[in-house]
Amino acid sequence: MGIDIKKFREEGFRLTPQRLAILEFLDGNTSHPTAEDILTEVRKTHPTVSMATVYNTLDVLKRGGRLLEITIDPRRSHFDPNPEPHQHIICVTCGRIDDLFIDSLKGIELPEDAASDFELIETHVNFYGRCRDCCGPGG
Amino acid sequence: MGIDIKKFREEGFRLTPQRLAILEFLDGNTSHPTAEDILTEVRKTHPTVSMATVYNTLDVLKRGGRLLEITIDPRRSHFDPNPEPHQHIICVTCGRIDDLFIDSLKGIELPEDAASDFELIETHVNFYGRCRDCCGPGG
DNA sequence: GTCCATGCAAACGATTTGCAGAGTT
DNA sequence: AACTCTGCAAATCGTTTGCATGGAC
Repeated sequence: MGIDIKKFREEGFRLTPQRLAILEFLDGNTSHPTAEDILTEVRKTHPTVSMATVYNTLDVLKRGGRLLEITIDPRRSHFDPNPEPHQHIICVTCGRIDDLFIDSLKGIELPEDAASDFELIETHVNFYGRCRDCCGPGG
Repeated sequence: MGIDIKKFREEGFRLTPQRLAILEFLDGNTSHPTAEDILTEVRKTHPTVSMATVYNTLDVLKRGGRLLEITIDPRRSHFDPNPEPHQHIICVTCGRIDDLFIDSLKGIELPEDAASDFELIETHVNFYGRCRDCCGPGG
């Protein structure tokens, strides 16, 4: 996403140290953190940051289209700062989420009859399964 | 899914009137109900059914592979008794979820490098956007 | 008769909200 | 100085759990 301070202000939002820390943590991050992951990390440098601030900032980023809330896990939301269309591969055992960039899915679109009645915003493709570490005798 | 009483028993589960009512409601249902939707409906004929029983039964069906928990909505789970691979189209405004059956996505698979390290269980494709009813001046 | 399922209420955990004070602009 | 953002605590809501009773087998 790039720590786009200008855009942040243009949208009418204030840039606070807490928000900057959250933006820096998310910038280029491909670990698909939860809100709590973000809080834990940001507290290392800003110990008093609250969960409310994390959610507030995530909401601002979501509205600006620079952050995707991925609903892959029924218990909690994960967040993805990569705005490029891509796919996710999820291990149902360990919860790990990785990115995929499958060329043949770039052209994925709705059938005509559905498309005419629908204003498409985004398309998510999720592969659920077990990763190598979780397939063996221990998984 | 078919109200498969035999299979239910074979799996070691008891068939109670409450479970039967839930099975009947889900059979052939394409409305992608939430747990609460199911409770509300089932209570019309079995007023004392509890949420615990709904979740218990959903869990049994999930384990039997006859029910899919779809994580499309960050607030709550929706359930889909259709075991056939298919796609979902979701209106982010009204929350409506419809089924799609796109032939070209039947062959969708992981790239070789990812596939070799991963035991694929299922693939979900979700189209998010706004349906016709929600696109107009009012939506 | 055994053992699992039910229903209630309490527990839990992620997310949201209300509000007084602090900080950005 | 105006007005938003922060941090705390309480509220909310979906889901899970503990347990005594009831019911399927």
